[in-house]
Amino acid sequence: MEKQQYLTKNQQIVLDLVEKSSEPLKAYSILFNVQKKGLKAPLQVYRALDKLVEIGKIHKIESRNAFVACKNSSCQVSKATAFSICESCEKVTEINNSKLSKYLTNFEDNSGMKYNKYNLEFFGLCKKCKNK
Amino acid sequence: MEKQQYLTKNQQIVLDLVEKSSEPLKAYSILFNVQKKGLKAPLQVYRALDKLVEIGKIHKIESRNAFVACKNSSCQVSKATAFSICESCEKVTEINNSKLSKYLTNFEDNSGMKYNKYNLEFFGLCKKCKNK
DNA sequence: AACAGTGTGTAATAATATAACAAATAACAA
DNA sequence: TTGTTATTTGTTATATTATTACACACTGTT
Ligand SMILES: [Zn+2]
Ligand SMILES: [Zn+2]
Ligand SMILES: [Zn+2]
Ligand SMILES: [Zn+2]
Repeated sequence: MEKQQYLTKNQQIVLDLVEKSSEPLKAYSILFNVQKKGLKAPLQVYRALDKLVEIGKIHKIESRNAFVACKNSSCQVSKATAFSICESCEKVTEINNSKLSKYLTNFEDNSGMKYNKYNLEFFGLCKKCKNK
Repeated sequence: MEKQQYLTKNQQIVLDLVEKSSEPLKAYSILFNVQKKGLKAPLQVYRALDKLVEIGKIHKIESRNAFVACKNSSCQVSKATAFSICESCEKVTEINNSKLSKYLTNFEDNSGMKYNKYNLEFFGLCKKCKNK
C-alpha cells in the first residue's frame, strides 16, 4: 500500500503558508494567519504540522519551536536534518551537505545503539551579521 | 576578573537534583521537587537552569524540553553537545566522542557562516529496547 | 555612601502543546 | 450499497513550558 500522497485541505493550507515564509514560523503565528481560511483552533494547526513533519515537507527547529519548509528535495522523510541558525538575526538555513549527512548517518559509537534519525543545529553569525 | 565559580543556593539545589536523576528532568518536575527547599516559583527554577546551562553544568535536550547533567568533564561551556535518545524508553546519553566533536567543530559549508556552537540529537533504539 | 552587577521573591501572564469526545470523510471489501 | 475500518475534522477545555515586570537584597568596588 502506498503512503499518503495527497495532502488534506488543512495540511495544504498550512504547508502553503510555511513555504511562502522566508523565516521559521511559530505554531501560533501560523494559526493567526490561517484563521481567515477556517482553521480556528490550535489543534488543527498542530495536527497539520505533525503530519507535514512526519512526511518531511517541513521541519521543526527544535531550539526555536518553529517550523520551516524543507528546501531539500531529497528529504522525503524527516530523519536526517541539519540547520544553521544565526543567533543575531535568527535566519535559519537547511544544510544540504552530502558529506555531513553521510558522516552522521553512518555514525556509530560504542553504546550499542542503532541510530535511525538525527537532528543537528549549528549556531553562529551569518555573513551579514558577522560584518556589523 | 574570573567567571563565577561558586553556584548560588538556588543553582546548587537545582543542580543537585538534576545530577542525582537518572533521566532528563522537566522544569516543572524540578520545580515540584525543590519546593520543599524553598524554590516556590517557576522563575526561580528557570533562572537557575539558564545559568547552569550557560556554564555547561547541565544541558537542555531540545526535542524533549528536559535537562540533564553534563557527564562530560570537559564540557565547560555548552557549545558543542551531542546526545543519543532512545525513542522507546526515552533514555538519554551524552555522547563523548572526540572524532565527532572535532568533525562538527571544524565543519564548514559554503554559506560563509562561522559556527561557534552546535547541538546534535541522535534518535533510535537503545540496546535494551532493540532486543524486545 | 554611592554605584554597578548579580541574584532573589512574587504575582501575573504569555506562549506552546495536548486531551477528550463527537462528527464527518475516505478507503476498501463483502 | 452497505458495513467496516482508519483517518481527519471541529470544538472546548486544559496542560505544559516559559517570560515579563517590578521591588528588593546581596556583593564587591570606588
Ligand atoms: Zn529537509
Ligand atoms: Zn544573521
Ligand atoms: Zn556536556
Ligand atoms: Zn530504550
